[in-house]
Amino acid sequence: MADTTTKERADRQELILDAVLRVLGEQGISGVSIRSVAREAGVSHGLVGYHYDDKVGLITAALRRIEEQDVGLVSADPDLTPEQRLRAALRRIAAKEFLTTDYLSLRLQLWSLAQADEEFERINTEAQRRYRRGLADLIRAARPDLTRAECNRKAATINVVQNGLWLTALLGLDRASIKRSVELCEELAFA
Amino acid sequence: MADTTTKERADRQELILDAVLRVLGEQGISGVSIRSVAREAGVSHGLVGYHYDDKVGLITAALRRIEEQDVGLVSADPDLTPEQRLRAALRRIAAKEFLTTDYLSLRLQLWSLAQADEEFERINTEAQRRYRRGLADLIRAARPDLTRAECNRKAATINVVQNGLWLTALLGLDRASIKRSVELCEELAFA
DNA sequence: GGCAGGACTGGACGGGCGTTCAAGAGAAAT
DNA sequence: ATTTCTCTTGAACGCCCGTCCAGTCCTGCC
Repeated sequence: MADTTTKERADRQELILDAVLRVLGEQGISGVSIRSVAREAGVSHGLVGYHYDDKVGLITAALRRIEEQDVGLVSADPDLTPEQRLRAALRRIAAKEFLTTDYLSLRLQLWSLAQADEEFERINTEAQRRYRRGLADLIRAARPDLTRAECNRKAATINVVQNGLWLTALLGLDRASIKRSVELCEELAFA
Repeated sequence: MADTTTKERADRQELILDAVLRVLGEQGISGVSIRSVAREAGVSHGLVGYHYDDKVGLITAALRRIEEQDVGLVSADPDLTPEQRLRAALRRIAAKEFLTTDYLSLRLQLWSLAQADEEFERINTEAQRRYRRGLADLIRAARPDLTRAECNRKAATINVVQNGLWLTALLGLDRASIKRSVELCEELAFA
């Protein structure tokens, strides 16, 4: 029992943030309350108030947590050529782990949240900007013949299709259409 | 004052539904309560309960109301040729009245809502299906050389780009990128 | 052992919520 | 004039919420 306490001690905050994202994805923001999160995480509601200033602080912390995951989407595998890296990044957004309802639903809730609160909007806009920048860099490396402005334009257009892919996937897009959309992204990048 | 009462009497329900959509777009679902809607509409909260069974019934009614608007998006102007009709429909989604933050934010909240509640999901899925069907019909009329299956495929892909266009516009997409995305839709339809 | 301090609990408080309902206002029918 | 009906109000109920805080547990340090 002693090691359980020790192990869980440090993980209590992680447990809470996990619970926030889980409840957010499943029930939307109106299902997220300090008390419901505490119940989901299996801790007292007082502890949530102890670790995070208030409700906004709690959600902000959860947002920053999922943000880290996003950066990985355009991270490059050093073993690949620039072209392979770009293709891998373009295909990664249609990978199994991201096309789950859980993940997409959470994403949608984050976008939705950003519209209702300025602090959340700031976080979201910055994450989006960072992703677009990473994508443009990948294109630039794979297509040295293009100017930076052209790469930025391509990245913006591809980002539109990708966002549409995620959103529409959530609304029930079939696998074949998803595959076609990914191919469209590759065409946009390489043609 | 007598006519005011008479006029407003019949419009009281409209007033309430307008208020729901306004609050939903501005503050998200967590800002929508029977009482906040009543305040926004300038009526007593008891009246909202009188006209609508409960909170879910109220939001459902508001959803059905905005749904009517959507059907108009693929409605055809009889004076145009099939090709012109299709182009008009494709360009309409980037029209000023739809690219406002208010409208897009509301749209996003509807999508978000659909993830959190089954009844809302049903309404949303049907609306989406109806739109895709209308788009496929427009393509079929403009491109008689294509099979119905090909038209459906094209409609699905275009729908992805359009959804992405709306979503990304909300997150701060520049006008030039929007124009490029609309052009992409036209290319997809006609090439 | 004693103690300081961080982690954690659960009760208490005031407030907003959804829902219900008795009461009233006004128009139409009798 | 009285009745009947629909529309409308605001008070009342119990519930869950966010926040605060006194108290408890555990660990590391002297």
